[in-house]
Amino acid sequence: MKNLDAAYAALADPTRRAILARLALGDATVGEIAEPFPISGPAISRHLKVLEEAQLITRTRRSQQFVCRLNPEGLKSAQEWLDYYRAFWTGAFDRLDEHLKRNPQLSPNPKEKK
Amino acid sequence: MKNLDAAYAALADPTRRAILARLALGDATVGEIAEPFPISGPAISRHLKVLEEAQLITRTRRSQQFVCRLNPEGLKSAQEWLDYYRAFWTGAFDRLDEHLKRNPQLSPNPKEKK
DNA sequence: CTTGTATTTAACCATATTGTTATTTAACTC
DNA sequence: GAGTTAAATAACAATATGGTTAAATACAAG
Repeated sequence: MKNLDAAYAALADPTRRAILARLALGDATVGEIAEPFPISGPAISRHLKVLEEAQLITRTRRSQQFVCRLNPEGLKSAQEWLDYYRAFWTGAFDRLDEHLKRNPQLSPNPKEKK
Repeated sequence: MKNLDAAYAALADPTRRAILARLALGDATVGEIAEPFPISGPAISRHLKVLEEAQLITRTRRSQQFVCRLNPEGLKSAQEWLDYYRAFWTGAFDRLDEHLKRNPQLSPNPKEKK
């Protein structure tokens, strides 16, 4: 697990998620990516830079254009953190839920007091 | 899918991920959560507020203390976006990789030109 | 009703983020 | 070389974020 800060920060912006969704359909040039968005080119360029630095995409020059491509490796890292804790979460939730059903007083805490 | 901005923004901070990891082991009071961190109480309190607003945790008062608990629903939302695109990403990657192997020129673009 | 404890809220500061417009860079075309 | 196109970078402003310390709130215990 690495680079999670940058990856999740990158995913926090709806424009960037839309760009990733777009790239999921296939590589695209910067111009093609920018086209549907109401913001300036430089703004798109910086979103792409953020995505690149988070290792969620790669950019490679092809003559005058830059082609952007998803980087599944980077996306996997972001997923792994959530995946790792998913079992814990549901597990903890179920355990607590169960416990609550048996002890209807508020907020039982499974940790023992020191 | 909803609230993804707030959820991913919340996940982008390592302190907040550590708090979630801690809560995966069971509910905890604010004091218990704060204990291992070298930052001030108010800083923790605000991290908790961010997590709560992102619907990743809930806070409920129990006498003087506040007990924090994971909210698996919120976490699921964050995961679903990534899950939804996982197939696309790996699929697109494989397709492109395949394509590149057959056409060794750089960066083929599967979209047709308008 | 005063004191102590747990936590939040307020006020403030430094830095980061996201947008803008203007300028620069790189490559292709004549 | 001059112009055009695609995109990046620079410089700037507004807002958001994450930390601090000091003050406020809420409850519990004398």
